[in-house]
Amino acid sequence: MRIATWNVNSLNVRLPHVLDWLAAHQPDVLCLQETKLEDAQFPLDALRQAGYQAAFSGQKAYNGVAILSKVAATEITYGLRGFPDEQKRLIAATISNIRTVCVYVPNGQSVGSGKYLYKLSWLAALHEWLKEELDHHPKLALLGDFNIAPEDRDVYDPKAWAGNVLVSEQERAAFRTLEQLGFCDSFRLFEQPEKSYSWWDYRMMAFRRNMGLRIDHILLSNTLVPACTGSTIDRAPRKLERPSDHAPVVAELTS
DNA sequence: ATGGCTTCATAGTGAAGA
Repeated sequence: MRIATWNVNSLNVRLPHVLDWLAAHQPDVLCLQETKLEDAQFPLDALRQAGYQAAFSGQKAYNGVAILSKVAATEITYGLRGFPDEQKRLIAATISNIRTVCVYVPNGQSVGSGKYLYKLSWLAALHEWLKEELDHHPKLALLGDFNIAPEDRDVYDPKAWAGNVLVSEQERAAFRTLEQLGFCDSFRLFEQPEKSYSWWDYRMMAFRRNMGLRIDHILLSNTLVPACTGSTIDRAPRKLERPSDHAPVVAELTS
């Protein structure tokens, strides 16, 4: 079984890239973030023709998450119970016996800002929500754009970024707190090339210079970890015309 | 470089992303 996550930065603009990528890689599950469309605009027909079903939760202009899958998803839930939020940032579904959670963690803008505080409280609410979710679904995969680079090796220039949003100690502590619930970062289960990133700024020719951050992750619950046989970042779509600024992250599971 | 691109909402520029 192949599961993947990709922040597409507008599904309207990126639909051709997504369809090409689905055809080439045939993932069983693809989680999308920043779809930036209302549910009425979701391109269900094109995805169905590509062989995928979809569960989605979107809004105009910002945010928006979706889970594409080859087989039907059940028990679809939206958002964080007990954390009312207009912003569409979480959708969960059970697919082939695996609880699949797709998240778009808030960006945080800058350390100490109101959006930063929102990010930290969103992460705290996610932690509480996951605790309960794990009780019901021990086989759980948490995929998405976390907007956190967990360690300095996930940052192209740790000194320049020190203390910045996406790498600050409070954000990294929140990430570790999630891991302590009983999750592993699938990417780090395996030997990886140095300077592996999943996001590059559109500006400054950042991709060509590999000035990136690894902020998109697939976390697997401990009971799922033994099933994981590989995890990679696919940089190829970042090289296309009009790319998303994020690359897809993939994990392979024995079914 | 509180910038640089890109997208969206808009019909000029401005917000937001990371």
